[in-house]
Amino acid sequence: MPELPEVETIKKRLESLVVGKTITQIEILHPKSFQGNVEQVIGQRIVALSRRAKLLQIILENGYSLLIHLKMTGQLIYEGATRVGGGHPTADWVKKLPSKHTRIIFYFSDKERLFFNDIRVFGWVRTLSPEEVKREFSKYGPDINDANLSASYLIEQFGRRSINIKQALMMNQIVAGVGNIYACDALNLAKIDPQKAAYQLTENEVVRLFEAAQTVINRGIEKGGATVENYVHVDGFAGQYQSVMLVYGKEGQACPNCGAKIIKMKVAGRGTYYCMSCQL
DNA sequence: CGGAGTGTTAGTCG
DNA sequence: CCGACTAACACTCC
Repeated sequence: MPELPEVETIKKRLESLVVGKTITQIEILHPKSFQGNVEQVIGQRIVALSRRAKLLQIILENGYSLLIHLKMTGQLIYEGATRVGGGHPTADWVKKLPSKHTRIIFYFSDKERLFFNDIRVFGWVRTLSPEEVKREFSKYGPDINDANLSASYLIEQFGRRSINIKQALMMNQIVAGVGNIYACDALNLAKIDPQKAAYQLTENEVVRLFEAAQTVINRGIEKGGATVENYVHVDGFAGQYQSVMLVYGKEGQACPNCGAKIIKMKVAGRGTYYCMSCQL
């Protein structure tokens, strides 16, 4: 269930394995997971991998792209000389593949395979022309770790929203890549109450939140993403952001900032961990 | 066993 | 345009 750092990690891991290889076949086990035209992909060499927001882009020689969104439970598992996995951590990472959650299998000319697994089937793989990719990306605000993103943009965006700041921070149309884990941690690091209306943040608070969000996202990328839930221990599979997590999943534990007990509550329908004593 | 909860987001309706 | 609510779906946990 990846956010930006997890997708970035998958991108980096897969890059050295698939760039330069030719896709010889695609086996679609679950039609809903694949939206596009297989003809645009078969026989094409992969020239590059890219990431925008939480989307992974596989760029093909003919200019078309495979765009992949893992949503909550998607996984990409590459099986070559070794197995490399990323995405929602389950036993599928180490089980025999295909598993019952395998929706799509990509075959390469060297007989190696890439499995797209997805338990809840929210995720998808699409084939898109360069124009369609552009249109898709234009629906998103700048990535949270985009070097060109400025605090003034966020001050302007948050300033005209009456929704709570946590929800605003997770809106990909405003700024892309921040999901529930990193939103909780960023708000704790910036000492801001997740329930506060976005427009009520002072400029200083927006700057603080912006910097905090970049800090936790970059930390996530450095740690290879987070691996929580049904973590299956296999070398190289799991990111380690959870070892430096601030508040996510830590109900009842001490706030890393002030030591008070971390509270769990619902904010806009999502589980939210925060510290009532220092996040104001 | 029933119901809630899950690292996401699109669509609908007011 | 904005925001609240719901659905898409499978599985685990209490």
